[in-house]
Amino acid sequence: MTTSERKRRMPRAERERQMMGVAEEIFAERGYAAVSMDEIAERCGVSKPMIYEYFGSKEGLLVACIRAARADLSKCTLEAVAGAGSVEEALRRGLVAFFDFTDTHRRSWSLMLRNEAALAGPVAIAEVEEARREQVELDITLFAAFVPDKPRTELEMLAQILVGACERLSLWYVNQSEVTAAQAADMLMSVLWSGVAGDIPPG
Amino acid sequence: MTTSERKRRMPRAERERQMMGVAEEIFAERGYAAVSMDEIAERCGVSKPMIYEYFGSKEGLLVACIRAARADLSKCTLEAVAGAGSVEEALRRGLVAFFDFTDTHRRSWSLMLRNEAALAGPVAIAEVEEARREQVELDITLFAAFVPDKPRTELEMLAQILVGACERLSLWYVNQSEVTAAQAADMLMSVLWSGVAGDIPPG
DNA sequence: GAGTCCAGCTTACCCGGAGTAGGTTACTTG
DNA sequence: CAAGTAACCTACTCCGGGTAAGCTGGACTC
Repeated sequence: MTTSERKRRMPRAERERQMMGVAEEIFAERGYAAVSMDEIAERCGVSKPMIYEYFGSKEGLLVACIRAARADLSKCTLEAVAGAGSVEEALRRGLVAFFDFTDTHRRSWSLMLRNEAALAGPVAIAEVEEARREQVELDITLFAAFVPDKPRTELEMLAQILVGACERLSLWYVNQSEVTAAQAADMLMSVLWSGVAGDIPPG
Repeated sequence: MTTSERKRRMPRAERERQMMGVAEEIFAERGYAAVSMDEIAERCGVSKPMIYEYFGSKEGLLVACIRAARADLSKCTLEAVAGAGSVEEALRRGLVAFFDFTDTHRRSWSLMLRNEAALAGPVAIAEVEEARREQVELDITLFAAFVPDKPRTELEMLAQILVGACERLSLWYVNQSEVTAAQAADMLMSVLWSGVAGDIPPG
């Protein structure tokens, strides 16, 4: 970040990445509504119309950020699941990867969860919902292998339960210093495996 | 709603209720960001400064609506739980009451869940979070009676898991015609009781 | 029934931030 | 070097949250 670097022209792809980086940071920190496009532009060392040129609208920028963050998350969990030998192991690895992600990429996670409800336009909402859907589909696939006799509707319900539990749990545990990602994953795993009365297995 | 009725002066409490009713309806329908204060004022047959007089800001109005809706929900679930003979029954009754509420009071529910993330001001966020906290506390109490040997931290995690699962599940199932509130409650009950492999008990 | 008080109400404005029209600059390519 | 175009800018419009300042009608006193 040399001073001479700061006002150089950039090719579109690079500028887009920069804009999304800046946006992700301050959207996650202060919330979508509290951030102005002028501020984002200024921090990029560029004027406002450039952002509109590349992202169309403030909502468009947020959607792009959320989709990118979701893609990262999906990539992490998918990779973790891919290396597993059994279905149970896949589930556990997926959970650990998820909580690790929410712990190490707090900005991205806060961006996704705290701002997706700030969207108003139906198209934007649909696009974000579509990005979230990947998560649900992965869980359905896992459950389908885990309990093959259940009908699709029940698998879908199980997946929704899991996704909701993951989200709330991670929102809660980022403020708790004494709980680790692995513990959260274990807790959830134990509930899924044998209900609330089940013991937490050793890490 | 006679024509002569429409422009009468109202005492503050009554006007506040009317404003919150109007706001709840259109916030839930179109989302916080897409609704203007002028529109709310017009629908109330009153001018904008009146709303500011009573609620301070647009956020203040939303917070008031969310808190009222949360209070309704809390009342329903608490009443349902109160009449139970065993802890297990309390849990089941609470779940059924919850899903019934989200099904029959869709406006209130949509208001709470879809708009709480639209808040930007820290005080507003804290107030809403406080309202949600009641739900978590109830669940902790139930789990504490259910699995008395577990430490507080684990009970808290279980409660977060349950709340998250309830929220996601209800968000999903309001769009599904073939799933009833009772089925959703049963599904969740079965998972909590014996994990994902457990059968759904007969209604 | 004239005076006064104040809760409920209004008009008319400010201002910040989303979004845009139209023009300028510098890099590439023949 | 001329031409073309991708990156960029200045200078606006307009909408919506929020406010200042004043009006009104009914309740309550004397």
